[in-house]
Amino acid sequence: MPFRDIAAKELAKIFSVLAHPDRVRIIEELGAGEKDVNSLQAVLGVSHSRTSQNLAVLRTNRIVTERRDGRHVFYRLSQPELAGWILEGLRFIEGDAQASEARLNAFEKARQKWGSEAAGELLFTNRD
Amino acid sequence: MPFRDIAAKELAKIFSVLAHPDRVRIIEELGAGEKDVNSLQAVLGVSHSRTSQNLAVLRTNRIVTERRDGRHVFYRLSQPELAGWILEGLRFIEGDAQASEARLNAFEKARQKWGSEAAGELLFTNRD
DNA sequence: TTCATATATGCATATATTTGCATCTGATTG
DNA sequence: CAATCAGATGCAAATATATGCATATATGAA
Repeated sequence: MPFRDIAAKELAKIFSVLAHPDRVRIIEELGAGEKDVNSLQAVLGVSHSRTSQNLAVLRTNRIVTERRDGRHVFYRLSQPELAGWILEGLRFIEGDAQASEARLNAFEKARQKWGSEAAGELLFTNRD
Repeated sequence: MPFRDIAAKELAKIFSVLAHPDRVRIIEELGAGEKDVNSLQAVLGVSHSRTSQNLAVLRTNRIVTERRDGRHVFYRLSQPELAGWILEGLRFIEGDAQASEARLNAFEKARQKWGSEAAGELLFTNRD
């Protein structure tokens, strides 16, 4: 298989791992620092099983790393810049001329809360 | 729906559009400039129907834009920086310590052919 | 009509979501 | 110090839904 196809396949694979709202949220949350499964579940507002299973997908693909402490398992991003990269992706949605006002508003807020507009700033900093 | 969820959902949507090897390849090809369907099909080495269907996905999600000229339809990236952003994503695969040697080789070559390692360089430049 | 491209249909495969159960760990009690 | 209990997490089976792909058919320009 030509190298281009290998690389394209791998990239597509990564994208498919990221192609789930829960997993995007998880990565964004972990961009602010490690969290245990329960906290993540609470923030996402979904079932613990769903949280756990999406974490498993991220874990299997080495997007996150786990650390056990007592009965809690803490997750963190294997590569913290990943969160920043994802955040940058927002601009490709915003660039869409037909993006609705509500959507644009959401992005604006998300950028403010999740991270910074500065290109060089790669980590999410604020909470709310 | 909280703004975070909206943004996460939209991001996940984009990722799912990108989560297909053919579509990644198409975006990479278009990163070098516009191309008509036939050329794309030839480069990808897949059926015309498959090419057309994947272009439809990209078109529907406004990743690409079409221009008709006679009986040929030329596609180009709506937002050329998208190709660069995708290329940047390669490093998250490479960061994976367990990436196989073959894979790493493919990425190395891909980077050389498709674009540059420099962070600021956002477009694919070379052909081969 | 022919060439270039798009779309529709149907089937196979993959992915997501829920429900229920298993396991591990730390705390409590007898 | 067991024996037991509850919390935290993972995993599996069942079902629903989505996606990919080939084949066939349609549009539209030359």
